[in-house]
Amino acid sequence: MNEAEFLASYDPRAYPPVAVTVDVVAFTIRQDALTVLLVRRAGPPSEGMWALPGGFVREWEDLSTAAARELAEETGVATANRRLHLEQLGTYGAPDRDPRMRVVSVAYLAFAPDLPDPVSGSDARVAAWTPVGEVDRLAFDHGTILADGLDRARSKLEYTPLATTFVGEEFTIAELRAVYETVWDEQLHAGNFHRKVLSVPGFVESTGAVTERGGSRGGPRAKLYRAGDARLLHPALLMPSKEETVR
Amino acid sequence: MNEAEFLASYDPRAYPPVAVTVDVVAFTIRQDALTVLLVRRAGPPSEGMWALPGGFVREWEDLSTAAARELAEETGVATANRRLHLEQLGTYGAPDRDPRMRVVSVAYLAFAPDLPDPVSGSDARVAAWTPVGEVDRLAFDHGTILADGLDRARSKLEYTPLATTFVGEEFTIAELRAVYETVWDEQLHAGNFHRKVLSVPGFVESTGAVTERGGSRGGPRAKLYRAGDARLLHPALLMPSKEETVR
DNA sequence: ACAATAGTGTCTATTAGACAATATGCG
DNA sequence: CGCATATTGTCTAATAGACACTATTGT
Repeated sequence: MNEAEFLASYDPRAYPPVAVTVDVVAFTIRQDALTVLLVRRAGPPSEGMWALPGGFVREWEDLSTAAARELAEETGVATANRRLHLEQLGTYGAPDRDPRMRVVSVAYLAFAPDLPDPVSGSDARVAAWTPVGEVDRLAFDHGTILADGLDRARSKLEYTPLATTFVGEEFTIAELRAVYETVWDEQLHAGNFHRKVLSVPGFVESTGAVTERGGSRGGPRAKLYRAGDARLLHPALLMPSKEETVR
Repeated sequence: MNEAEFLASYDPRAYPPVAVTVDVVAFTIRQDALTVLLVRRAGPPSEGMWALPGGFVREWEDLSTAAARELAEETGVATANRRLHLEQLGTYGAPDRDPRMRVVSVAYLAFAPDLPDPVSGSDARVAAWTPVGEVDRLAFDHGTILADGLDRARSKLEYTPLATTFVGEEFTIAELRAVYETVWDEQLHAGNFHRKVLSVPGFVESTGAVTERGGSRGGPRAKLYRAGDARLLHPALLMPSKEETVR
């Protein structure tokens, strides 16, 4: 039997049925809070519970394409949005994680600057941005996925410039610091943070411009920066409270 | 329709057929070379080509269980082996990555101390440890998966104590240094490495014993250590040539 | 004796972080 | 004017890395 004959005689149905889905942990910052996109399940199982947006991977669709599509269906964010970061988070496939059948879910992590309010999906699901601190119980194992995504986001800020994907095209150092403080849930020293960011090659580059006005409560106009070309931060910006988590 | 009725009426066959497999990138160090476990494909597609060990996930099997099983089938390494590290690497699901059907593969990364020579699997596949530098073309997208696994391994040595999973229960600092030099493919300064390893809390702990004999070409007997309880290295051991890879 | 290696000491440049100082602009 | 904020300066402790030195052991 040559390879062509083998493929012709191959029966995909001989294997146990498995469904592959993508779920998206989409983070954005709204009103100084880290928020995640959740949808309320419109049908069984777990009808009415909050869950991560996601769905089945279509027949000729790549995994990352499916994740971008699911996110776009809920938010209207174009896949081509340059400021949208999408990366694979992990795959969850415990045999009993979905009561319907064997479902293996590939989770993706998305970062974006303040996104528009969600639009209702084609299947009339309700979607909402929810501060991560207020998230209660989620359907399936989505609580675990969200926790893993949060861990990933927190550590990615340390050694990659992904914080810039949470702010606009042009931003001030203070806005960037607010991203770190929000995601890490820690106060950072303004002066030291400022100098450190500027000392990392390729993290940010100056636009030459300054903000139109000073802060709402006074202060000088801040210089504006845009994201640089570094893909890794060296040296890294480490979380202050790291020693405790080491063991 | 309540949830029980919904599940009873649910037809898993309504979704496009997808197969889920696991593939394992298993690294060990043999004769001062980083080697990866490869199998020669016994049947189509890509008959005769080298590939990563792997196979279909069974019906009631967890993903990590499947990876451990596939590894055990090729090497005889018991899953319970305390010194075996297994972590999820990523999931590869391009629609055309397997000509038979839609196959989504969850890749796992395994580290272990010098493992025994592979045993022939139940399906009489040939398996062999191959130095990563000598790996030629692999079947499917396994070349990409191997490259990703290598990247992951190299950076994991920086901030986790995983190097200890490549050596025996008790080891010398020089043996640990050899792991770093092999995986990073860089010469490290013996004295500075020594001091730095000992300065990281929880990385290694002394056993109080020393080696039976000095080095084969002379030198004093080295103190023996075992892995400590740290799960993250702080401060990290950074690769010397990092600046170049930043952009 | 000789060479190789383990482990330690020393010095310098860099970095993290605490704290202070200055200048700007809103109310 | 008074206060909050942006930005820069200064100082200290910790760290990375280069280099040197001593002690030990196999050949």
